[in-house]
Amino acid sequence: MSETKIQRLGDLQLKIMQVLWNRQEATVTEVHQNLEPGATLAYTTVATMLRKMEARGLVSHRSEGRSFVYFAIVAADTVTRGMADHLVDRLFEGSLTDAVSHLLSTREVSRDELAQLERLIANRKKSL
Amino acid sequence: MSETKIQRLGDLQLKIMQVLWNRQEATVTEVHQNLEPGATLAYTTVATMLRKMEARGLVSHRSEGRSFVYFAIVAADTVTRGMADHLVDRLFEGSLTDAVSHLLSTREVSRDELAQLERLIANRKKSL
DNA sequence: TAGGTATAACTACCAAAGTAATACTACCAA
DNA sequence: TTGGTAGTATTACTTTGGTAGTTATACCTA
Repeated sequence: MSETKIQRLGDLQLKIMQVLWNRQEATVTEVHQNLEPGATLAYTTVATMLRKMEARGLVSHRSEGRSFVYFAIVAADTVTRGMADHLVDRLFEGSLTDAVSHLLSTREVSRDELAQLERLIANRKKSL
Repeated sequence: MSETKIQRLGDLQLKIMQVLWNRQEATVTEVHQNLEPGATLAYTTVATMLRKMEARGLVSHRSEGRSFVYFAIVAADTVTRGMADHLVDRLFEGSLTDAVSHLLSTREVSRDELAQLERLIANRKKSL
């Protein structure tokens, strides 16, 4: 019931969430190192972000020795869905078909992907 | 070539763009009145926003008498695509099928919509 | 010609996201 | 027992989006 609808997450916050979703939990150092190793973010940036995210109710932590071990407290699905829905609502007035149509027409799509999509739809049809 | 990639627009900005895309051009008053008539935004809020959007290169204006007539200078498609792509990239690592799959599994979909989607895909297949 | 009204210009806030330096603290090792 | 190090805590600054009051201006009308 207490569905926290998250419709927007900044790029960094989302990336951090993704790290946490992948490994269940992680120290600041671990998150920092896992954030696309190419990027040069200061350690404190990540720490601050995690703090802010905790304040916002996205993550939480427990202490282990003198370190904090962070973990996500909102599910990947909840966030993904919230953001996707938000976009579909904003751009396509909630129309799923419009959204998919747009994606199909502006993106490269391989024969394989199309086949996969067909299967998806067939499946969905069955469960109706 | 000078494809301005717009991957993020706030809610208000997007709504304003949508008004402009719809009516080609509009004065501040017109935009203000067309922004979902229910909402009570101050006239100056809209004016300020348009100003900021002009600075950002999203819209422009010409003078007509003592009024400004604003018009979009980025196409709806460009924005829509930029935002959709951005989201697909962020949430689904660029995978179109993952994105569609997610949409299909978390949203209500009617038989009708599924049929429509099938048609879309069939069409796309032909043009491959 | 004086005053109201419409409009634009300017200024000012707030919140969220991002970024990071600096300061504090506690622990381990030499 | 002291100093480096790995952590957290604090503070701060920037940008962007959103919101709007206040001021200046110019035009139209009585």
